[in-house]
Amino acid sequence: MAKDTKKRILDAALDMFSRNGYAGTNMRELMASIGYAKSSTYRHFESKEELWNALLDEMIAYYGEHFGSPDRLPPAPESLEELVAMTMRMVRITAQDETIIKTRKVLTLEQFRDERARNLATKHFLTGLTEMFSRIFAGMMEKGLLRRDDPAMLAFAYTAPISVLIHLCDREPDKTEEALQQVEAFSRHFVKVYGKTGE
Amino acid sequence: MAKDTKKRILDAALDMFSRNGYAGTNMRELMASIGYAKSSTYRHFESKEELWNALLDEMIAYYGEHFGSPDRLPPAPESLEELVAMTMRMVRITAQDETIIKTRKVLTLEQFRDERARNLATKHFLTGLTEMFSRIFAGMMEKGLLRRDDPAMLAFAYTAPISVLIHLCDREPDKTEEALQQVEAFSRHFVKVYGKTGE
DNA sequence: TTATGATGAAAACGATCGGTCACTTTTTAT
DNA sequence: ATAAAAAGTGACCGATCGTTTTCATCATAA
Repeated sequence: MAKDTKKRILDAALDMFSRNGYAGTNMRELMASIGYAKSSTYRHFESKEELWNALLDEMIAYYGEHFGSPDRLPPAPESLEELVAMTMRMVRITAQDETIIKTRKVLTLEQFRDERARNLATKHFLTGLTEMFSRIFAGMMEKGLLRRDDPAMLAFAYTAPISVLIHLCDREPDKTEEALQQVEAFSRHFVKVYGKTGE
Repeated sequence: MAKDTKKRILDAALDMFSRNGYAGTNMRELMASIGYAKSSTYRHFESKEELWNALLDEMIAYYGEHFGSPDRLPPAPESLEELVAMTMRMVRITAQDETIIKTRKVLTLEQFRDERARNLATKHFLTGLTEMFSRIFAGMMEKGLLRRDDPAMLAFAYTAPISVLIHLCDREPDKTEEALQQVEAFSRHFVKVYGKTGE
């Protein structure tokens, strides 16, 4: 069916664009990877550029559905140990899920060329995480779990190092396990510095 | 002279590769940007790929000269305020120097394709900064300026957020001033949390 | 069953890519 | 001054790019 093929082409595009970039990808290879002739592309997309835009649409929609709205917040941690656990759960998914990895890599490669990729990259790598943890930390401060401070600053101090380590996983997949351990070590360091152990 | 032209080609390559990536750059445009015919490229470089490798050589050598050796360490801060000032001096340079910006962008774009670019990227974005500040923080702890802790962990917690903000400057140059202010705010937050104000 | 629209592939299109070659101009060395 | 070497250019090469055209195949609906 048409819908299926379209989706398969988009998947192949995400894969190839994330490895070779938009300019470094040619349609023949892309279509061959899913068993089609390159000319068949144009039954589903007007051009390579339109395929790129459709892929971006998909990535933007996916982000909106999964990370976009505040009601998608994970349950607020009830203890410092839970914060570490929740963080590790989230980071493991985001650092090891193939689709999410490819999405980040595409955004990394095309952020300087495409404005929508640039905006989504900033959300993925910075603002999305800090906004999410701002809310979480504000809640934890109210519960007396965290030292009272600017939640946004604490969220930035917490998520930015994690973001750097996720980038490291994308760049050097061999070091993923090592990086995840470093995330956990950093998370524990963070709660040691900012946490309050009961009233 | 030959040396001059070779250098001019390398400069043009850094500029174009940083904007369009290796695959997205064509030799005619590159050479035209410095007033040569594309065929003249091959008087100085065997191929586009060899030009790329020569550019990488240059970037690696530049990094080694400026950030590579421990004796290139800036003078250890004598106070917390000096740490903030020194940080801002360094970050302003690294976030606003055109050549350094272009170098980071090239490494960002080619990190998944080229192993040497990948290794240099990790130095630029993570290990170089943390190693440098590990030494600085160890010195400051001995002087009683910083709370005693693992210098490497503190250096990571300090430099990673700054690295994220530098990436933001590369991605969205319009926000450079804003990002620099955020670096300063974060730096002050850091010394507030980890600093000791005299014995 | 047959008409129809959607889906696929093969061949070919013009454009552009990196690279070569024959030739001229400029620089350098003697 | 002059020979040799280096640097630069325009024309051209084969390969490959994204895309179009033409035609075959398939599912579906009348």
